[in-house]
Amino acid sequence: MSNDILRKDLQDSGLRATGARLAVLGLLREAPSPLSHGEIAQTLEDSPWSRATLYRNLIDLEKAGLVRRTQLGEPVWRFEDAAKEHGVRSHPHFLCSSCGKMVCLPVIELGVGPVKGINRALSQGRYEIQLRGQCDSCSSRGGKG
Amino acid sequence: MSNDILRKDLQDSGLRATGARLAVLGLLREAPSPLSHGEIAQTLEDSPWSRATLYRNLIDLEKAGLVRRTQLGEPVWRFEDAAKEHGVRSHPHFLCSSCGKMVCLPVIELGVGPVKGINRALSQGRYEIQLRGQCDSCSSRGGKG
DNA sequence: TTTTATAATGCAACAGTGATTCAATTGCAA
DNA sequence: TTGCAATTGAATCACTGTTGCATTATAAAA
Repeated sequence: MSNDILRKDLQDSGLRATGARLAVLGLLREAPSPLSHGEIAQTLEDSPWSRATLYRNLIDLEKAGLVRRTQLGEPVWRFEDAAKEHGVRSHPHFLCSSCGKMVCLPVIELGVGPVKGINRALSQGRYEIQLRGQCDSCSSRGGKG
Repeated sequence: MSNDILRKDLQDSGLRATGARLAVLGLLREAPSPLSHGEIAQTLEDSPWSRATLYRNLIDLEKAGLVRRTQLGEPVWRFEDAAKEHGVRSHPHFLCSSCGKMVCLPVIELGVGPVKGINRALSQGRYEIQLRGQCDSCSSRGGKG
């Protein structure tokens, strides 16, 4: 990705084309999958930019529409009675991204074919399924979906 | 749930039956879905036990096999180029619970029937699908699956 | 090229969750 | 009842995310 293209895209979006932004946007454009702030900071650890700057640049890029930001799940551990028929792995859960409410779902058979690097988990069914979105009451009250 | 049963189950598992453990285990046995440490601490905020004690009790209960512990997601935000064909919602991801590696999966049609409270998201397809388990290299190196 | 307004940066600090250390206290078995 | 190991609270640290403020750099105007 040419620096000139990155620079133009930044300026077209109303952002100044600073070194940190060129680096961060260039990195995300070359990445095969979404990156976390920590991974980006580690990749650029020899660069002159602080973690705070990289973090703010990611937020700036998101506000400018150049980057998408998602949290895959929720950042806390959950505990449940081990005797419950209803192990976390035994059926999928829907998690509301707004209020954190958790809803149990009926069992779903996925049938995902082989995928390089995770065939063991897939073939043995050793994984949890989680759906994430807004529950009805949160989407009624508005807010981003 | 009788306190005597809780007490016996704790002691059978090799744990002392302290007030905090009776309260935490009783709470989890009555809960309809998994609870987070924060939710438990909030429910018991008028109790004499500190957050650290409740937290350690949850870990103790898990080690004793009385409780199951899962993190439904990951504690970081991820960013990706907005221009990527490949929005986080456009296809499912597999997330390794050990090393954090993310793998993109082929599109899956779920066909979940109506579920009370989340019908809007389900019918409109407004949700992300995430699978969570151990990738092949992590399960080769051992460790809990 | 120089100037200038202001956007961007680094440093420092705070919040929330998770985790641990250590001295004081408690449970419970002898 | 006693004694010791298990448990507890307070404090503290790590990590991610976030913000305030003084300084610096960008990009446009002169």
